[in-house]
Amino acid sequence: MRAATNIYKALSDANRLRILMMLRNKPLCVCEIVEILELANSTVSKHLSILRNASLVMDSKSGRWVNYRISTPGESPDIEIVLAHLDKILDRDEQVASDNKKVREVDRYVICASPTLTVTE
Amino acid sequence: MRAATNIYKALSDANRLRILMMLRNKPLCVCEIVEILELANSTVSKHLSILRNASLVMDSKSGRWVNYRISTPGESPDIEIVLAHLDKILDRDEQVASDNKKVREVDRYVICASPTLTVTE
DNA sequence: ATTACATTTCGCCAGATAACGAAATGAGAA
DNA sequence: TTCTCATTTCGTTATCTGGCGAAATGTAAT
Repeated sequence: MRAATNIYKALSDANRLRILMMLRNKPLCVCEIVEILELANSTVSKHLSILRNASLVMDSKSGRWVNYRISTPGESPDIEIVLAHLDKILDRDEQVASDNKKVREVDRYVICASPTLTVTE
Repeated sequence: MRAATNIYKALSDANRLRILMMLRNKPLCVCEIVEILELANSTVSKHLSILRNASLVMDSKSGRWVNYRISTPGESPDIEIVLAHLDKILDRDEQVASDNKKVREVDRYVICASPTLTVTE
């Protein structure tokens, strides 16, 4: 029962749904999500830990960055049905469309200043 | 987006999940749900209004009683996918099993004292 | 070693939520 | 009408949640 409510609690915040839908495009690091949601990084980090705790997303380190991605069906028994529902319910959501556009445009090498990984310089 | 979070907020409370699973057996009146959840009727009424607000359940009057039931797919575009997920995630939940047992045993004519409808007397 | 910086953790505050009992509502019984 | 009683609404309280900034953490650059 706790596991069930945990998942729905994780899904019951608009910013967390935005994060999930953003991650459907591609993995993102925290600073990219911060840029798009326009929230404090401590707030975004908290949201991500809630999503991770519900096994909806996974994280992996890459230099100083932490990349977040949607869990695979093997990692989360719920992810497929949850994403299917989100796709259906947020099909024509303007906020999601706008976020997706920004995800495509955002460039972590511009937003964040990690020198080591600034391949473009 | 609001509609989406509303549904997940409705699902993010253990007592509301218990109510939904109980209603999968058959429609129930408020006093029957109160009996099984062991909460104040004002609390149960509030939970039911949240579920109704999310279009997950519907109510109809019957004498002094108000019967609640799971919405049909026509009434809620989300109900089928939600129930499928709940069935999966709460498959072996002991609380749900215990509640289902009580739902089968509970008798509104014993719990509530509505004289008009006390057919058994 | 020291600095730089992405991320997380901590402490705090404002608003939301779940619980209760009491009062209000509404429909049938007397 | 007046009473009864299932249900809802109201008012209150304790707890949870989401937000922020500051401090802590960890890793890479200098």
